[in-house]
Amino acid sequence: MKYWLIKSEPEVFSIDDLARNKNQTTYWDGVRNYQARNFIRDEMKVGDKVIFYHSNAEPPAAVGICEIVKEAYPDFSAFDHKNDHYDPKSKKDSPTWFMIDVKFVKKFSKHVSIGEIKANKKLHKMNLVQRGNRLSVMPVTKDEFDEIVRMGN
DNA sequence: GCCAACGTTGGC
DNA sequence: GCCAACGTTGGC
Repeated sequence: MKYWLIKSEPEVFSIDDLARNKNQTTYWDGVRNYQARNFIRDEMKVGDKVIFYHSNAEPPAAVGICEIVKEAYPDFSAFDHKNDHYDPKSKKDSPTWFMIDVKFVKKFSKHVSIGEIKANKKLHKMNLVQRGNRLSVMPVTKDEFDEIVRMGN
């Protein structure tokens, strides 16, 4: 089993939105970065655990856990020219972009802010706190995952 | 709202 | 294939 972190702006889609969704599940559309796409397409498996992170929040923070319930399939938002994430390069017979489905698991009782993550030596290597990192989907180690869960409880 | 750090685009 | 210009992300 692998561990991941995904970012979402709470103004756009928060963990509460996920918890309220039908079956507490959503498709994770709109990823338009090749490195993130490769993680989604090639490595994310059903049952993998995922930290849900609020970016552009006050403060930005890890806020809970979800899990992957459906593996990669074509991101249909890329085919819809009315969609903000429309990408004419992605064709239905050879899609460029993929998405997975994630299901709500739990909210942390306490948000784990980026400041706390940066202050924790065990988390220094995380992609999230590396300079200039902008990946919206990134792997985390089991130790990092467990540490953030511990901080959130 | 600013802007650093990226990734992408497109002219050459 | 280089690289300047541009657009985006996301912390602050």
